[in-house]
Amino acid sequence: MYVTILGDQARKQPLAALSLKSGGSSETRLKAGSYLYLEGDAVEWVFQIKTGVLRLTRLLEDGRRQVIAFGYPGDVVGFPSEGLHHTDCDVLMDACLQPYRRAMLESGEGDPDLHRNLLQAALREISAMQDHFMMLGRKSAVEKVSSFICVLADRVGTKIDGHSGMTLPMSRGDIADFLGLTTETISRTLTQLRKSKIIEIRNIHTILILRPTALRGLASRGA
Amino acid sequence: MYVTILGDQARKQPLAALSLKSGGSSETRLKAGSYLYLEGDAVEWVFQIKTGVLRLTRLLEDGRRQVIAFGYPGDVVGFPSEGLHHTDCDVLMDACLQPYRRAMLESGEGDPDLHRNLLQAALREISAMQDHFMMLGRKSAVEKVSSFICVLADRVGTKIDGHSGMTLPMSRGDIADFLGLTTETISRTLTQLRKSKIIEIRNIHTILILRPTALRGLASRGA
DNA sequence: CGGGACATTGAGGAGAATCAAACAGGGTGG
DNA sequence: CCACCCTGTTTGATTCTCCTCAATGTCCCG
Repeated sequence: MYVTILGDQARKQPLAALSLKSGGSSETRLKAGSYLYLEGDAVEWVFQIKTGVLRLTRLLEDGRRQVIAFGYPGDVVGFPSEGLHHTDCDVLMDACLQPYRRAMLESGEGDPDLHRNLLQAALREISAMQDHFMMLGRKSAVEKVSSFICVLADRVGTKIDGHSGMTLPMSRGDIADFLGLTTETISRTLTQLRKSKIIEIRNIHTILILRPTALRGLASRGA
Repeated sequence: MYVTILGDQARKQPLAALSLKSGGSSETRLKAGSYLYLEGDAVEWVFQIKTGVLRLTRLLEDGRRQVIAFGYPGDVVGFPSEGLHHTDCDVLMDACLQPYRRAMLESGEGDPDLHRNLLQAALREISAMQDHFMMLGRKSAVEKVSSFICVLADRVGTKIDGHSGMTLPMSRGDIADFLGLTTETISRTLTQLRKSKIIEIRNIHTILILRPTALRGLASRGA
């Protein structure tokens, strides 16, 4: 999942289409805290997330970290480049994954539909990443955090007490490393949104959107 | 072209492999300043760059701009998402492109080799973009600019007076919008590198690397 | 109940943005 | 051929956003 501009319908549809040929059999279940793969691993499978949340990260030698993406149901993770994984991937919330052999993506022999669907997922990934460039390169802290909440609400939001709300399985540090900020800035920005009565922080991992329009304004136009 | 960490051999190889089935016939020639496609256009072709330099950009309503990538020989541009282009693409240096029907990427009927090569190009794109996230989200101005010069030298550098050098077909503003900085910061950083005798700015569009090791140090470890 | 990890808050500082002014340098027209 | 202009670049002064460092607070789990 990337923080794209609002109204990204594309990413909502893949699950149904892709799950066609899953066969229902060999799904993978993973506990929170476990790793799916590490940078440098040879790619044998790509996975579509059925339930749960994953985290894709890249590390610099000096410890700086970038969260590349959060993986939510419908997302496909594990695309190879030169046959290798280029991120680490671990589990934030217990997950159920549908594995597909790497060959299904790369050649698709035997199942053209599945092949096409995996390819489309890769192409959507490119487009979503392009949007995220704008986020990282050109948006302020308020815009980043507001966008993040909006997108999360659109993708996995539920109604809570009449408001759109969501649970955040990731830490403030994860959000910071995803948006190119620091833990403290995430915290301060959330506090600021809370004090403006735009959001409610029910508990550390639960956020409600009280004023959606105001939040969307901040997401695209800033403070 | 993205600013990846050094030693990204992957992106150097595609030209030869991909050009296999070009047929030598229908190449596209474009003058500097012309547009290849705009955001929202339907995708009919994807292009591999044979010569020249392209610029891929995305715009925000308020005018903020992000340069998504610079397209150099070997790169493939125009990957569709939901059948549409999601960036603008124009020409910085007169270019010669090899067009491939979108269907060659998406289904590949009739030419499995070409299909696979285009797909691999898309997968390399994903990996390169992931690296660029680190750049945008976590690196300082000096690191960004130094990395940019290093990568450019690796990909399109030539020997000039015994030093590795290159010409920059893009403006300072383009570089700024690519790295998530401002024109002024690019200029200041280049001046700083020049005064440290790490680079020489022969003219506005020509840079020589005087101390490659120092530059690489700045690229990965900062000032 | 106590400990540890994570989150919040605060004070101060650094880095890059912004605003503004001088400076090329290439192209055009006189 | 030269003066001029326009655009893009460099440089300077100042501001502001976000980071850093530090302290306090909170929640979860044993």
